[in-house]
Amino acid sequence: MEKQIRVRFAPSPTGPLHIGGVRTALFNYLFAKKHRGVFVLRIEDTDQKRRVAGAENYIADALKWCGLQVDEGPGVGGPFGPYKQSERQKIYKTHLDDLLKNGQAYYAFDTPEDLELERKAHQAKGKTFIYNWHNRSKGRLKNSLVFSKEEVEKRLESGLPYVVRFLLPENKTVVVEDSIRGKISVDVNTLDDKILFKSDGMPTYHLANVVDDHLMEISHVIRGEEWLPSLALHQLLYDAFGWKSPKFAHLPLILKPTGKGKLSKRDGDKLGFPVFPLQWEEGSTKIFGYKESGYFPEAVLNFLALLGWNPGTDQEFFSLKELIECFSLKQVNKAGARFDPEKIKWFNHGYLQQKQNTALANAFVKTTPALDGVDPKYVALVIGLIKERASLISEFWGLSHYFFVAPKSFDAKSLKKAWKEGSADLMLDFSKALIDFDAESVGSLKKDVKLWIEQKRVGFGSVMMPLRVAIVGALKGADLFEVLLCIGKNEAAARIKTLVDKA
RNA sequence: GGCCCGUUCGUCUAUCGGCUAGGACGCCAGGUUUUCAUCCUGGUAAGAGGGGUUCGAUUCCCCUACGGGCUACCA
Repeated sequence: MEKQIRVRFAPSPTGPLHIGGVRTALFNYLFAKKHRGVFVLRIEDTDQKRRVAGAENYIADALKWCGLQVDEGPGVGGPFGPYKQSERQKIYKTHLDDLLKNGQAYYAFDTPEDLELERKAHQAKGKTFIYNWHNRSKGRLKNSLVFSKEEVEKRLESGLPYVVRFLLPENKTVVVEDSIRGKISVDVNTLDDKILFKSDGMPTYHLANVVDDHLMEISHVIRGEEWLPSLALHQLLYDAFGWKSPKFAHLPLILKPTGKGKLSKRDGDKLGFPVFPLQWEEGSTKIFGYKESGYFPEAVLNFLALLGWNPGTDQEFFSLKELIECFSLKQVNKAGARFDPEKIKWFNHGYLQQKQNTALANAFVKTTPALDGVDPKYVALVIGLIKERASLISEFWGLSHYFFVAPKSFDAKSLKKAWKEGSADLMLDFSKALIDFDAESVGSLKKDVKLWIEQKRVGFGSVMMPLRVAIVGALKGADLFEVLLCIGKNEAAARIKTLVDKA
């Protein structure tokens, strides 16, 4: 029997999950579900200094909103827990001791200041300081390769802070297969003896990650491209433990819409689109997420899926189920992809059209205080009339306010174009005639209005345009007959009067 | 600086040596409409540069350029 596919999404709770993280989670999820495998959430909180309160819950909430159900993880449980690295300290220590015993790792007593000094000195000479084969036992550095056994023991017993470093093999080239990029080879001599265990008793990412992926029986590590440089190190660690490494796939990064570099958490408010799935509160400032900005999770996921992956066909709209069916790592791109806020909007427009008016009305009312007490059925009716022009729920009010309240002002440009000599009289006449029009349906109303205009012997536009300005406030909006029907004859007459008085 | 990865329309991408280089977003034009949108139709626009390999290279190899990532007792 084929071994079960198990993947993990392993974010660090240093802040809100951002949209790139969501995509990594999505690709992991799709791959797992495609192969009837397991999607694990693991919280990588080995850095206590950078830990941010609320971030862990945020991650869980965000995945939930997206509909990416976690099979194993904190709060969910599973046979390989705990799923928080801070709760697995003992496990790492045990494995670290194995490495130490085998001589594949060593103690180092250099202080951060020592190392900083080395780095500066090297830099001044135009060189880069690397803690590895060429200097690890030369005496300048303070570690168990340099000191005598007694000295090391004395230091350890006296409680002096120390770290444990990985002893890299020399003169070796590591070749690792990446499912997306093919073979990646690295000259180990250019790598450094990475710290595996920090002086605070916590493992670094590299150790924890390798130990956990092995123990949790992860079959495929699908993560961002930023991890590519440490791939060789990780492979070497698997080798050192005598473990078979999982398969690796490094996803291309998501880049800023314009300018240089990868999309970062700060780009959101700077460029005017959300970078977080959900709202995030930082002190007194609230940063809106996709949810609060009126996006649907389906649209976000659909857009994200097509950023760096393609189905090999022209299909653009995919349900999560369809994505699972079509997904393949082979169709993932190598190059970084720029984030396009316009396109995600376009996707949302598409999904918005599919939604039930009542459901949309519900969401609309919730976020719009002005709609308190308005009949939900009426709101749904209005939404049916305007939704095709909207991409986001947050645009609803701007597109529909005139269905609920009379215009407070009249757009000058529209007025200039629509309001001519005689418009006032025409509108007053129309207002009077309106009472007798058949307002049973749009069809009947339209018929009566047309007839009236013909009898008046004026152009259609000379009535409709000023009327629209009176009713809507500008030369835009939904079908006027629909609007008239919705607001009723009395309200229409009142609005006409307001404009005539003003103009 | 060093190491690793990448490079097709402005953007996301298709092409697994035969291309008149296809689709989508955006943009532009036309049509529909009482208006603004939506919608429909059409258009604009690309293989970084230079060497090879080959009958033939966007596709394979090398170099250069450019872009990205990493270079922490962060993940």
